[in-house]
Amino acid sequence: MQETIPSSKTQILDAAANCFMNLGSDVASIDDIARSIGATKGRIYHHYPSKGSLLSAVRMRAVAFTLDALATTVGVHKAPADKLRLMAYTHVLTVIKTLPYHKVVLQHYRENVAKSTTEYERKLIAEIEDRRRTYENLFREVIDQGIKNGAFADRDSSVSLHSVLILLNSPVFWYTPPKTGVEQNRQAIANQLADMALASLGVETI
Amino acid sequence: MQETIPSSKTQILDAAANCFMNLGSDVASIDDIARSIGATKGRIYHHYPSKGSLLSAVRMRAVAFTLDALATTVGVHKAPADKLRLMAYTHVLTVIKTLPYHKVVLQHYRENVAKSTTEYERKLIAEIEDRRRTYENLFREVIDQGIKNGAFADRDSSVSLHSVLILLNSPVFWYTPPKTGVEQNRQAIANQLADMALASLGVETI
Amino acid sequence: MQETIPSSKTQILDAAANCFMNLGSDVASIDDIARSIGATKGRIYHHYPSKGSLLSAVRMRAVAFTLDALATTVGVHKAPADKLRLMAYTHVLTVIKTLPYHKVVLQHYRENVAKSTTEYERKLIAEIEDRRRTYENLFREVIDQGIKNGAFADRDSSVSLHSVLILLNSPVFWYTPPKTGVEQNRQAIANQLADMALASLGVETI
Amino acid sequence: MQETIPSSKTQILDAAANCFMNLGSDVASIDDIARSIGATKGRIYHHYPSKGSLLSAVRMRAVAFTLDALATTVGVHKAPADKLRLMAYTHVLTVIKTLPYHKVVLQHYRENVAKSTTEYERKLIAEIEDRRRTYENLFREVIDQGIKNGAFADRDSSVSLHSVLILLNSPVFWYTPPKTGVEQNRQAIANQLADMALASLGVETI
DNA sequence: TATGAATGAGGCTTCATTCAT
DNA sequence: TATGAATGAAGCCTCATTCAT
Repeated sequence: MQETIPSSKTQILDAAANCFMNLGSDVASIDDIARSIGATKGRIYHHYPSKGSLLSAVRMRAVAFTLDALATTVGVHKAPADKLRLMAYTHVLTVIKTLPYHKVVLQHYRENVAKSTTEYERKLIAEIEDRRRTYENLFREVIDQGIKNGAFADRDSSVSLHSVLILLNSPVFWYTPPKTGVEQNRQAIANQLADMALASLGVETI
Repeated sequence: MQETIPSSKTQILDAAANCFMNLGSDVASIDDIARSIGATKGRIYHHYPSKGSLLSAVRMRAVAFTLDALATTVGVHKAPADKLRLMAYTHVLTVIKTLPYHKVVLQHYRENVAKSTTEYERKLIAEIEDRRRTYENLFREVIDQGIKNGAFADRDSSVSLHSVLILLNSPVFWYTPPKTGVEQNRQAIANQLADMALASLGVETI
Repeated sequence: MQETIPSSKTQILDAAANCFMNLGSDVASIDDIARSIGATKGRIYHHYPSKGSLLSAVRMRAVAFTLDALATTVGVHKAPADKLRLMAYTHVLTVIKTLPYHKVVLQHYRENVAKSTTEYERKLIAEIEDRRRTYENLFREVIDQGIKNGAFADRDSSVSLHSVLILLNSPVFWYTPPKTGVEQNRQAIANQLADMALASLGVETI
Repeated sequence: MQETIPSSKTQILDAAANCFMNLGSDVASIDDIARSIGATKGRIYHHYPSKGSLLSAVRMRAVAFTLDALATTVGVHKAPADKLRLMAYTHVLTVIKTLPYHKVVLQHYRENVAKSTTEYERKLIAEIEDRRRTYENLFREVIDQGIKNGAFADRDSSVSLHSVLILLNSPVFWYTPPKTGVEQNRQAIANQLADMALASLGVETI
């Protein structure tokens, strides 16, 4: 879907994202994932050394999707409200397009008081966390600037940031694709959420 | 916390909520829960017939907390914006006060394509879903009314509803209690989120 | 059924026999038995110190039923064929009347390579075995005598004995009571099996 | 014993039959079975998805043994008495040769009011029951024919059938192999039981 | 006598992982 | 690359039994 010619790794990744999404990453077994693409466990273990690394790959790809999407907006010079609106719109659109990946990510907001992990996997997780923070900071900057600016309401900036991000990720919790007009529907939702996000920060819409 | 003298069942429920919150309901084992209150597995199974039923009890109690909290506001006659603000504030405050329960709930937005469930557990889940919907409808009514009213922006009402609810539940993802001034902090957050929720619906905040 | 005023012990015994019969003595739990008479485990433990002792009581009662029934025929002086016929008829009738008990007994033909047993329970089992052997010997005597006698076919006496006993117990495997005419049906079966038993030993019937 | 080179599955099956026979299928644990062939539980679960399915496989094989053995006699045209004698002899011989399997079968005459069974296992059980009935019908036909014929005594045919079958299965309850002359002993028993079975039906034994 | 709470041992089952092929 | 067999650890659950009331 995202790759024109899905490589074996991408096929596995997509399958994993779907299984993790549907069953939860703890419940979905390697066998479930393998079965969903008509393969056996062995094939998966040839590409990913462990279930944890596969999960990390899914989460990493989720961040990559959004980071890539925002790349074009990063250098743009605009007023905070305009810039944030563009970022918000882009973010929502990306999330909806690659929903399974982001659903998996949202399962993992809990502090991973992981029961046991290898050194290698802790490194993967640290990298994900690092990129996630990088991404978050793109929003933090523009929001902080807008608050300082007077463009946004003078509220606690941390709460503002997190609330906006949750709002923009919320399709993860309730989005279901319509029978027809998928693309149009996505854009409508992205627009509405971008509007609501800006409004929640005190920007007068319309 | 909620019970002055926690009964055995409530003690187990609190422990379960905490373990499920920290480790995820799939990873946390009955032994983890038992150990956290110095009990044996047997004691837990004496009160709850299965892990699934324990999880359901936690989720049900979460809904009960919010439903009880809103009970006082149900009859109130106010303009949609005022009424929603009261509801929003109350909701956030309740969620923060009983955070572990709501963290568990939010883990379960995934459609429970559960691997296998007994008839009995499906019934429990249906009851939870029923009460959750009842609760959701309290918000739906006032939001729909406000949109019709012109008090709220004329946007897709379903998206508006779900977005507001996610916003009001967002502390689940990021709240950590401060060292001091806990109560004051809670109220500040509840106020800010209520403000943001109303603003996101297009209500001019003063 | 057997007791005009079922004492508490007898009520438990009957319930146990039924549960053991239906579920198997290993699968039926004390709770199952208690529940089937609307009681709790405690009541059963007041009358029987362990599940094993309860099972033994059921098996012992089964032997007692048949032993009591044959008591009247013990002293009788008749030709082997006639005596055996009377014994056979009486045995079958008794078995059908107290079927659950005998079904339980037949579950335990396997050498009880019991996984673990207390001294006390081994004693109970020894007593049962003792009385069972006593009962078996009543048949052995008359069959041996008949073989020596020429009344019965000159075949291996041990095989003859065991085969006849299995034959006479066979209702345990297939008997189901008719809608009407229960008593008459029982007698018909007892007669037919007695006939077949004698015939199998070479006695010309009719 | 039956397979010259026992496959992994057959080895497990034989081990299961022995354990189920000795301890009872409810008491014998998967660990018991695994241990008896120096394997791990995992190995068994790799080949059989559950204990129930393993038990079903044992029972199914038991029926297969007897069904295969009688295959040669099925087309034979003989008078009922002669045909039944051949069938009886063959049956007894087969049962003694594959005793553990048949001991397991005879433990399960109880209506499996099993506590809980999966759809899959109910299907297995239905198949077993189906083949068992097929086998039983081979005997039913010849017995019915003999009764109609006048070759066998004019008694209730259902009772006659079941009694004969129990008689022919009776070694399951009492057979123990002799120190020497095993094969000869088997044949002697098969002959005696065949004789007794025919006699029990009213056939004059020479 | 009887109950309800609690224990602890043991059984079934799942599953990530490894390995020989 | 991929498969199928096998392992071992861990989790859920049952149940005989004990005990305080």
